[in-house]
Amino acid sequence: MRSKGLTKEIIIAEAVMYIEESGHSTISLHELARRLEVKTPSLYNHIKNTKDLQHEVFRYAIDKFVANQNAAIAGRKKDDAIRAFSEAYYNFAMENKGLYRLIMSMPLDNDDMEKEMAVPLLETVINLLSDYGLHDEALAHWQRVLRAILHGFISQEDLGYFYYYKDVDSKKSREIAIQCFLNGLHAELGTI
Amino acid sequence: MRSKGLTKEIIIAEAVMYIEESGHSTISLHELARRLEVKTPSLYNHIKNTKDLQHEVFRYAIDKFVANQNAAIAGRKKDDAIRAFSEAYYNFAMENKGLYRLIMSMPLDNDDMEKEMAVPLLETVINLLSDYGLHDEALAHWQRVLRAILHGFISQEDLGYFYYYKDVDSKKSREIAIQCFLNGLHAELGTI
DNA sequence: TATTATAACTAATGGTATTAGTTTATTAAA
DNA sequence: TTTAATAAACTAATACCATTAGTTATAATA
Repeated sequence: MRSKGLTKEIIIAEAVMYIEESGHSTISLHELARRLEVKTPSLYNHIKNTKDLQHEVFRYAIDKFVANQNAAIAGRKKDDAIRAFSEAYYNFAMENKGLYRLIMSMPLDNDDMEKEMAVPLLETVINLLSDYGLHDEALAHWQRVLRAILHGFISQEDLGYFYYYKDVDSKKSREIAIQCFLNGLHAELGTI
Repeated sequence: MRSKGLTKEIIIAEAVMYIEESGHSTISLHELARRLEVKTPSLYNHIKNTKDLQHEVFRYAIDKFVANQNAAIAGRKKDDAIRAFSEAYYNFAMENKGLYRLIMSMPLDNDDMEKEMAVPLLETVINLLSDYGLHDEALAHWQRVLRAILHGFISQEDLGYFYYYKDVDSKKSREIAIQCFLNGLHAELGTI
């Protein structure tokens, strides 16, 4: 019973499709096999294990996220770029919950390959801040601050921690945070 | 074969012990039963299901976190209190990874009881900012900003996103972020 | 044409949550 | 004191989940 024409690419594409549609960050091999109309163990002819599959979807998610960010900041500089970036970042996370959750649930501890894959995601912010002519250490700090704010907001909202003042506009909260960040960054520049 | 003296409290205590020791945010009923020297289904005489157990551990985690925060800000006001709070928040998350991860992986969407349980966690920050005499809407915004920064930093560091500039002190990054927040807050007060 | 590699399969193991039904000791009632 | 009810353990079973071992059929190659 050879060859229904299954390939690693088809498996990844189906997993991505499920994750994008459902908002879940994972898919079981059982469910994946069902959709592809094969038996679960057949998938192992193409992938090593679930971790392997997760890596492939992670790669896809990073690519899509980075492309989205680059499009958002094209032709922009400094504060304008940061504001556009922040908005794009938030919108991507909300419109691609599964992919964003996957990215933010991948611990890069052990695996050097995972770290490699995540680099472009860090570079977008570093690139963004390099317009300001900060020295290396300041760049490292402020890049962390921006990432923390952006992810922190999404994480809290996603978890449901914004229900408490649910009538208060969450977009305005984010704008306040970004303005706060920009003011801090400008103050930092004044000290150089 | 009645009564090895198992109670809901003992089960919760064992789950908490495992979560605190391992750093994982969950424990399987299988593992829990093994530790308590009973068979897995026996646990159902005391708990409803895993969600029920998770709620109980969540309640414990919130209590411990809030108590830690209150101790940290006792006798402090304004900026001093915010700095002490931020440091305590970070230290708690690092020293209680399992409990912190549990708190930050509990989606409060559907369940009103979960929302209730999480309220004290929001109130600590609101309480902290109430020293400044902000009006309600500003309080709601700035409370979100502080939460986002605090959690965002921990989340990014925990995930491994700080390896990129691993020689740059992460404590200094956090201090910059908090100073940035305080400056923003003071600027807000200037506009009232 | 015979061989080999591959891509599917079945069967099995072990971990996970959960439910149904059984046993038994203790507690409460008769 | 005997009896009945209850509660806390149990076994057995179902249903997912990942993974491995071993089987089979077919397509490509020697």
